[in-house]
Amino acid sequence: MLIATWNVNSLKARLPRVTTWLEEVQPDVVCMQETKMNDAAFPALTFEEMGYSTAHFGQGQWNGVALLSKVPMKNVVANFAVGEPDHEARIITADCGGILVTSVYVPNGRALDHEHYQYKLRWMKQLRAHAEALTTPQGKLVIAGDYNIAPEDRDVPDPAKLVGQTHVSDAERKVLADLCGWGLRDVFRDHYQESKLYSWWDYRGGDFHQGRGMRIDLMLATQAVADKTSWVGVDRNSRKGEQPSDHAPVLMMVDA
DNA sequence: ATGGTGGCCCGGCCA
Repeated sequence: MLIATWNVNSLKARLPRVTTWLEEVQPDVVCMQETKMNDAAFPALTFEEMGYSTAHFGQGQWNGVALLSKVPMKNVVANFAVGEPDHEARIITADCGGILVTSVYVPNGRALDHEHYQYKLRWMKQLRAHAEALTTPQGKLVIAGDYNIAPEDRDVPDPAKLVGQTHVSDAERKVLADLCGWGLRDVFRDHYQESKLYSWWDYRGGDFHQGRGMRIDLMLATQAVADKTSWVGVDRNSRKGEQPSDHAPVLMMVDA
C-alpha cells in the first residue's frame, strides 16, 4: 500500500496538478493538507471517478485536511479523537484497509513569543492523546502531514541562521519527540540518514533552486507499520514547474 | 533588518 502526504496549499489552485499526480503515482492513500475550502467545495466526485473514497474536514479559506483512499475507508473522525475539539480544521482520521491513517496540519506557530506558538505546543500534546485514544503502540497507525517542525538540525540547511525562529525550537522538537516516544517512528529517517533532504521550500528568493528548504512534512508510523515499510521518498519533481505547491509529496510503501 | 512569492480575495493576513 502506497501512502502519501501532501500539503497542496489550496486544492482549488492545485487541482490540475493533484489529479495529474494521482494518475502518475497511483497512491492508495493520500493525506492532504491546506485544502483551503469548505466541505461543499471539495471535489469529491473528481477523486471518486479516479477510484478514491474521500473524507474532507474543511473550514473555508484556511486550513482544511482530507483523506483519499483506494482501499476501503471507514470510521472517519474529523477533528481530534479525544479532548476539546480544535476550532480549526487541522486533523482527520480514518481506517484505510486496516491501517488507521491521520492527516494533520499542525499550527505554524508564527513566532516564539506569539500566542499561536503556545497553540502549536498544546496542539502537539493533544495529538499524542489522539494517538493514545485511537490505538496502542502495538497497533497500526500512521500520522502523516505538515508538522511545521523540523525534527533535527540535519533537517534544515543552516541551523545557526534559524536560532530563535519557529519550526526548530527546543520546545517544538520536544513535543514532537514526546509524540514519537509514545510509539511512532519517523519512517523517512529509518531509510535516509543524510542531511539536506527537504519536503518544503519557501516560494521566495529562489529557495527551491538553491536548496534552501526544510523537512517538515513527516510520516510517523507505529512499529508494526514501520517494520513493513519497504521504501520512503520525497517527490521533489512535484515542487517544480507551473504553479507548484510550496510542499512536495512524501511517500511510503507499506508491504502487505 | 527587511522583503522577497503566492495562497486567500481585492486590503492585508497568512505561510
